[in-house]
Amino acid sequence: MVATEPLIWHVPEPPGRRNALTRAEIVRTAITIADAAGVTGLTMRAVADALGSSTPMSLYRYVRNKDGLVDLMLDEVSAEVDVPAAPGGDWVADVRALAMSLWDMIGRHRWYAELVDTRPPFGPNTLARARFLLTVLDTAGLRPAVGYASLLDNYVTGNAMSVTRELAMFQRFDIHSVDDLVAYAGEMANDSLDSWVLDMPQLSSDGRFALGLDCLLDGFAARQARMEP
Amino acid sequence: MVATEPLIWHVPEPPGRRNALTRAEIVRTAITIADAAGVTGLTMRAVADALGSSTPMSLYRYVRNKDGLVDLMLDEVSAEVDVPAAPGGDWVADVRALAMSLWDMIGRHRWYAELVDTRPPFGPNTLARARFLLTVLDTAGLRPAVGYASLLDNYVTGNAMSVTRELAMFQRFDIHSVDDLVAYAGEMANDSLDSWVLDMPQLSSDGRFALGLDCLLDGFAARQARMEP
DNA sequence: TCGTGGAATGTACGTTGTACACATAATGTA
DNA sequence: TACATTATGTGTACAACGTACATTCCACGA
Repeated sequence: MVATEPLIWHVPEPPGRRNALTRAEIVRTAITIADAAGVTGLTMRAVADALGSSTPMSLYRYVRNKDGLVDLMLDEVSAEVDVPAAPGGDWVADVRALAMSLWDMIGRHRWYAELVDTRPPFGPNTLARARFLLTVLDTAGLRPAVGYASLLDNYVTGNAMSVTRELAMFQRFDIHSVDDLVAYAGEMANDSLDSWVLDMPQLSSDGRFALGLDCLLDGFAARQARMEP
Repeated sequence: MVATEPLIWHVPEPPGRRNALTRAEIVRTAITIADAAGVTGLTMRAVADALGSSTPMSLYRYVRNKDGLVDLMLDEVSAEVDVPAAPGGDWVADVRALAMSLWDMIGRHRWYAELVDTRPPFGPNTLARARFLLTVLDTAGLRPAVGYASLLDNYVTGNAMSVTRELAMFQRFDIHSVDDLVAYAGEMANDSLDSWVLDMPQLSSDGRFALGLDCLLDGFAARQARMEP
C-alpha cells in the first residue's frame, strides 16, 4: 500500500528565499510554453530557458520531476473551470455547464487533453470539480456516480483530443478551406472516407461537442427516469 | 496540398529476398512486444532485438520510421474487429456490435487506445470499419454521419484509456482487492474522492463500458426519432 | 567465377529526462 | 561584524530514445 514515489501533492513546496523560484512561477511559465509550442515543445530545458537565468536542474527542487510539473500544470488550468459553490436545482443544467466550462478551458489549453489521461487525477482543483460532479450525479440518482462521472469526463477529453488531432492533420496536409478539403478527399478517393468527409464542416467542433454531450445526457436522463419514476 | 512526408500506406513494401525481413513479420513482433511491455516498452531496438539478428536500422527500410510502424500496428489489430459484409436490419444492433468488437480488441491490445489518437486513421482496415459505421449511421438518418461516428469512436477509445490508466494506478499503489481500495481511500481521506471511490468496483469495466454505450445510443435514437417520425 | 546492387549493420549525433557533485549566496549565531 | 551552516542554483554527465549516414555483407545473374 506504499506508493513507490509520492505524488507532488504530498511533497510540500520547499520554503523560498529572496530571488528564489516558486512552484507557481515555474508552472505558469510551463503553461505558457505548452500553450504556444504544444506538448512536444514542453521540455524542462525550454521551461528553464524561459525562466531566464536557470538551468533545467533548478526546477527539480520545486517540482521533483517532469511528471510532477505536469501534475501541477493540469491542476492549475483546472482552476479555470467554473465549479459552482452548490448545485443548482436542475442536474442536467449543472452537468452541462460543468462540461461546457471544461471544454472551453481545453480550448485555451489544447495540451490538457493530451496529458490529463497520463497522470492520476488527484490535484485539489481536479478533485473539487470531481466532487461537485459526483454530488450532482448522486443526488440525481445516477449511481454509481463515479461511473457516470467518468463517462462524462472521457467524453469531454476524448472529443477535445479528436478535434486537436483533426486540426493537426489539416495543418499537415495544408488544408485551410472547405475547397482544400474537397480536393484532398478526391486525392484519397480510392481508400478514403469518400464523400462523407465532405459533411465534416457542416458542424463546427463546438457544435459537434454539444451534440454528443446532449446525446449522453439524454441517456443519463432516460436511466434516471427509469430509476425513480 | 502536398503532405510533407507520405503516409506508410502510400509507400509500397520493398521487395524481399530470401531471409529478408518483411513488414508483416516486423509488425507482428512489434505487436507482441507492445502487448507484453506496453507502449513504453515498444522501442525500435526492442523490436530489432526480438527479431533476432537485426539492428534497429534494419527495420527502417520496411517501415520508414517509428510512426510508420505504429500506423501498421494500429491497422493490423484493427483487422481483429468484426466488420459485417453488409448492415443488418437493426442499426442499433449493428453499431453496438461494432463498438463491442472494438472494445474487445482493445482489451487484447491495451496500447491501441494510447496510440490510435496520435496517428491519422487511414489504414485499410481502419477505413473499412469506418465506412461500415458511416453507412449504418447514414442510412439510419443520423447526419452528419461523421459526427456521430467520431462520437462513438471517441467513446470507445476514451473509455479504454481511462480503464487502462485506472489499472496502472491500482498497480502503482499495490491495490489488488476491494479491501485494499477501501484502505487506500482512507489514506487519502483529506483530499480524495471520499466515499465515492468505494462504489467503483460495483460495476466492472465491461459493465461501465456497456452502460455508457447504451446511454450514447439512447441519445442517438432520440435524435433519429425526432428526425423521421 | 566474378561483379553488382540490394539488404543488413555499425557508428554516431542530437534530444530527452535527470542523477550527482560542486559552487554560491543567504541566513542564524557568536 | 565575522563566521559556520544550509538552502539554493549550476555544470557536467549519462542512459535511452529515434534515426541519418556510411560501410559491409551476401545472394543472385552473368
